[in-house]
Amino acid sequence: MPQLSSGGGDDLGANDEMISFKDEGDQDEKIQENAFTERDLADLKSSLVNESETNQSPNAVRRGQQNEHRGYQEKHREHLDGVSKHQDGGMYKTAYPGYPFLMLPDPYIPNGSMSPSSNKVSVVQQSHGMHPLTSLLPYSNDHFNPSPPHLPTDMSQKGVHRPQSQDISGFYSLPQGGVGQMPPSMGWFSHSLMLGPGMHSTGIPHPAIVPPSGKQDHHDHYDRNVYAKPHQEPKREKEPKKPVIKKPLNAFMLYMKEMRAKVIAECTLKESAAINQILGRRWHALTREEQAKYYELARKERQLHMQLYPSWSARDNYVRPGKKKRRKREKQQDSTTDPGSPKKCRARFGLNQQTDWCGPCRCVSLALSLCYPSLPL
DNA sequence: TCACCTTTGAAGTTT
DNA sequence: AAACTTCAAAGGTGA
Repeated sequence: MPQLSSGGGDDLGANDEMISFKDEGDQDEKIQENAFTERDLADLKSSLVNESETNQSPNAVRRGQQNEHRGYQEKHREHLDGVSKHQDGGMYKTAYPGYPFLMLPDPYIPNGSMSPSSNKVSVVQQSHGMHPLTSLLPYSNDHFNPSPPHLPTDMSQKGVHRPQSQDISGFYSLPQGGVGQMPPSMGWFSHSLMLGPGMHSTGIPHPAIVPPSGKQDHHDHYDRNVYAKPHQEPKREKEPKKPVIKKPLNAFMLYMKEMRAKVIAECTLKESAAINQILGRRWHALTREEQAKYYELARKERQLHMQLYPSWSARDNYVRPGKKKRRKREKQQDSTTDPGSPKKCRARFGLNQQTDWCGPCRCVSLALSLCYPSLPL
């Protein structure tokens, strides 16, 4: 990505194009230097949205799918056909041949859930001539067979073993219990009895489905602590809760997933807050074409998500509005007197959220300053 | 164990 | 309709 090295030793890259940081010195001048303006970007987003709505109205799709009680196989096949047609002549035909399966990462099959470690591994591996979103597709291209093996076309062939090209247990810790105990060779086949917390009702695993424990980061603990000791969780077995279907990722989230490892490798940062600040700046530094890739991918993510879970709504994962706000407000009440956290530290030193150059506490700015010493403190 | 941090964008809710 | 709020990912940190 050419924008990553803007020259002059400024390895921040996006530092010159911090569009959102309007309070920083010569920002106006820098904005003018940008290849695209916010207005352009807004137009782009608008056009992408319009295209999406023109092609397939989400509401119409949802309604249509809710009304039509077709089998998933048929729907998914149609979707794949549609995507394939859509991609004809488009950049994804060449750049992202396997995209339609973006939300169907087969490595999730062994344990039926998404593990952050899987992402970590895949991201690190992305440098071998794979397409830019390999990090989002933590599985081999073999998994993008034109006749997707995860479609239960051969459901009747129970016991048919798929050659295991690699020992995926090395990449994805196989839990000792539940579906995780199934041999990797059985991973492709979604027998109804194998359905686990990360499995769609159709038998198709989906990273959007997570155990009811909540957030993904907590899900990691769930994997390690709960799955590792299944016999110690009788309550969970007695009361199996409905798996949580997560929101589809937006363009920026997709970008972050892909680029996080790069940033970590470049500056040895691990704090996500700091990484995300950098990624946010780099996101603004992308050209409209580069961003368009992610907007398009995000659009397809949403479409696929809609097809997989037609009755799902973002409201399903929505905490009652105001609840969190009140929690935050309560926490902020003592933020000006009690030092210790980045927020409190910012309050003490009068720093704003964007610049956040704060040294006295171990906040993200400290990590940033270590990584980019050329930036002002 | 879990909320927080931090980012952008989508989608939901409130005004 | 506009403004506001929540949630997606990530992993270290602190309560």
